[in-house]
Amino acid sequence: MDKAKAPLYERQAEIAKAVAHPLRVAIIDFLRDGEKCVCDIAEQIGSERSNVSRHLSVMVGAGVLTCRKEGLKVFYALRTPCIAEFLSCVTRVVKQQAKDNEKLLAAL
Amino acid sequence: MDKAKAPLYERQAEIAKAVAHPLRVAIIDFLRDGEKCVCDIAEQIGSERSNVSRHLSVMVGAGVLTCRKEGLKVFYALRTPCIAEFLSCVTRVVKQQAKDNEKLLAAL
DNA sequence: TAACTATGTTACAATATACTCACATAGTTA
DNA sequence: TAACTATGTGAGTATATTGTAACATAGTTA
Repeated sequence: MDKAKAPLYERQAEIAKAVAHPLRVAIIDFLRDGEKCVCDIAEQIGSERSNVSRHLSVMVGAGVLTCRKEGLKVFYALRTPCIAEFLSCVTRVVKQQAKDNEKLLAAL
Repeated sequence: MDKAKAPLYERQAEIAKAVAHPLRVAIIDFLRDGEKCVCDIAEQIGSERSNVSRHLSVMVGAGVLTCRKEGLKVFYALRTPCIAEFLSCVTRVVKQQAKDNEKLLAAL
């Protein structure tokens, strides 16, 4: 492997990993329209707050989200619009797969 | 969580997970310029063939890669250009982070 | 057929991840 | 200060993932 690129690959994998969980994808999708506090996110996602909190901190650690404290609440937001864009790319892959499956079915 | 979207989130997470490993990112990057056989991939990546083989089958399973047998060799390729595009999005996130870090340093 | 090559698979140990529950902390309000 | 709210953290269990080494398979060639 290209030694120079190794750190980049590590970093890319880290970011992909931070997104690679259904709850986290749901959270990112929910954050598309702006920052939200943990309690709102937990309610939307329908999971334990402590669990959501941990998923959030993983994503902050990977640099996918940012957080901001205000009074009792902590608001989380997408760090850059690229994150949402990146999910759109994944969606396109899913669509492509669905299309391929249709073709396969049609050929039966 | 929006029940209707749950399967989509699962699927998206599955794809992200299939990419969420340094070796796999490296493989995808290597496949940008066309299909390659396992031995070439293993050599490029610098890892055991059996290990590479498993990473490849994970990605095929997730629908990220396709494979084609020809004689003794098996050639793997990106299933859609979206995959590479998706990695480009991740790269953009990494760049954004680097930029933010620079700003932080400059402010010290 | 026998030896060879490229690939895939199995079993195992090591490690990492997810979830829950209970508790800790920080800020708010009465 | 006491009770309350939103959030984070630690311990423990359950599960998943990784890498390696040994073995199995499929196709090739002598």
